[in-house]
Amino acid sequence: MVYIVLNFPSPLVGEGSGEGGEVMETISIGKVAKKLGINIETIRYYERRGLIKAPPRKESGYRQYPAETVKRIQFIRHAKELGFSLKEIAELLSLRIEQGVTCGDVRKRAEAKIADIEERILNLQRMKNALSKLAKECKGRGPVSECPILEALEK
Amino acid sequence: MVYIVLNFPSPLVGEGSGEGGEVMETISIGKVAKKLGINIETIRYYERRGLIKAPPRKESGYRQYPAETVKRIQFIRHAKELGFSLKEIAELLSLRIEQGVTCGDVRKRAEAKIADIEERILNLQRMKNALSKLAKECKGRGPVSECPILEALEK
DNA sequence: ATAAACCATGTACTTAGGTACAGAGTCAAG
DNA sequence: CTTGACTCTGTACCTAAGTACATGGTTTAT
Repeated sequence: MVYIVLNFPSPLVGEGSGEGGEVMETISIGKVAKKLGINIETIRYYERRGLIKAPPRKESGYRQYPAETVKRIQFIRHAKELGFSLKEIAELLSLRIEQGVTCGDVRKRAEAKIADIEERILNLQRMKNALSKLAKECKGRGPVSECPILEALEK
Repeated sequence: MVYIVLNFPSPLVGEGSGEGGEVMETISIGKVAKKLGINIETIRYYERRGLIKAPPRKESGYRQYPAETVKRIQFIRHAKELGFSLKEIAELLSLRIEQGVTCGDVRKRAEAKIADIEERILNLQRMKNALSKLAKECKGRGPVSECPILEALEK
């Protein structure tokens, strides 16, 4: 396959070795993957899903990621670990002023997310307390025969 | 199909209308599902996965759930909402003294879970702070053009 | 200049966590 | 005593979130 060849000097740097005259520091998809400990395919998947915008390419067609996008991918991963779905993460990432989005709307959505997160924190704290109690009881030799965390999240 | 018929009076009550002489209050799978707002199939799925033990049956083969199991299912659902996987939830539910499990082991596992949860709480708090800041900036009319939550979870 | 290592696209496969029937037996209300 | 609502087992299907090739161009280190 032949890739479209840009007929003007690319503003990308790439190659890591930071010589002078750079416009934007970028790294290859493989480097991003290694740096974040994820698969190359996952990064391309996020692009397909629209979670990150398509990065600029080299003349060869190779993706070259600017630092901003790398940070964005890292955010996605961390949020994922926290239990957010990709859909929720997309919502979080869209919380900013853009064309056709009012400030009030952003604030409203942010506040809804905050309430949601507070709820989760509360429940995690309940879970933590239940586990602490369990660990303590266990130290005290009491017979912990029932399932003691069941009460943790009762609302 | 013919189900195994128990040839002794069942100790179950069922049917909801609490007459005297009950040994264990139990409810049908449909009632459990409605009560918890989940599908019947999900409950059976949890049974197949070993997250809940197979409940006693009526002579007809119908499952009859004791309150304890209902609580357990509810716990699973809440923990799921918090972002725990079914595997993690199984681990949480197994945190108790049983045959062949030492108290020290349970304590160790509980403490590991606690550390894990604390980490999550911290990250959620970071996310919340970032969102609060975003909402505040938005109130103040500042141009929130960049993506301001990216910094939220940087470690 | 050539092999080893990368990367591109496209398509298929996987795993987790359910959901949705089909076909058949059971229960409860009129 | 029948009809509609439940439940059973088993199997197939579904969505989310990746993962794994196959095939073919690109880069780089020797």
